[in-house]
Amino acid sequence: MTTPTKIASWNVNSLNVRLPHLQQWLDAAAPDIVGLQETKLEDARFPDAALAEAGYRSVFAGQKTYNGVAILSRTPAEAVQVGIPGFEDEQKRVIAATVGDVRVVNLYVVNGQDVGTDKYAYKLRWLEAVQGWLMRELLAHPKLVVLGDFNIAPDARDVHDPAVWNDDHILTSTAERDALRRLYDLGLHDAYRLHHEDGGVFSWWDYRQAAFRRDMGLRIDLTLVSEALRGDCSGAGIDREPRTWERPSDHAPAWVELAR
DNA sequence: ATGGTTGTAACACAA
Repeated sequence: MTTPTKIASWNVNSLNVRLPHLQQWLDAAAPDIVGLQETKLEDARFPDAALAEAGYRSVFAGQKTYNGVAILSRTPAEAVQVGIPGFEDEQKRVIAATVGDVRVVNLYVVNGQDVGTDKYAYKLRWLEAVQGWLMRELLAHPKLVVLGDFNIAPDARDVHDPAVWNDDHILTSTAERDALRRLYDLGLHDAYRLHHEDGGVFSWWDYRQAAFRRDMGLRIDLTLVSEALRGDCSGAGIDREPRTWERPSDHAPAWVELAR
């Protein structure tokens, strides 16, 4: 009997502001691997020493003000890849690394602002590039975990109000969901859905309109596991608690467990 | 439907 490997994803919306929350949550949840998004820190300012004190090594790719991703792990991360190979992008949205026998791809998917905008077009182009890359990545690394802030709610169960969050709305539009489906078609499975058929469980709540208090959320923070890992995936969930803390991120951490 | 809030930074922009 071995302890499962716990792998989590959390959009912290500024690691500078949220470091105390991250430390508290690492202590309580004891994940083995964590993908962070929206660190909003240049690499020189990344708090790797503080995280080492908590027992985690860090690899990271950041920039000032926007974006920024990192992978924390208890054991060393190897073969670190920043960005999507062959896709020019100034925005730091992607970091991948091998931890133990698992390849971890951490994505901060483009938000897209509104359907029909330039940013929406960039989101769809970006997702197409991710799809091509993951197809190749799976050949090299069959044991693949793709996690992150996907900025796409997979289906109507993953939104508080499907009438508002419909086929024409950002984060739920047909083209965005089609792009996500093409990742599923590579043999990647939404780990949460492997264990839960229920709806109404969310990972993100807008800061506005008291959305968290009213549980007006979306499930947009996902962990996809490859076919080779599907049978090992023993559980998945979302920790709502950090969203109740003072001055929280607008996202809650999502996690999966892999029997190793 | 528009505006609501947060973070960074700088009085706008992205989410």
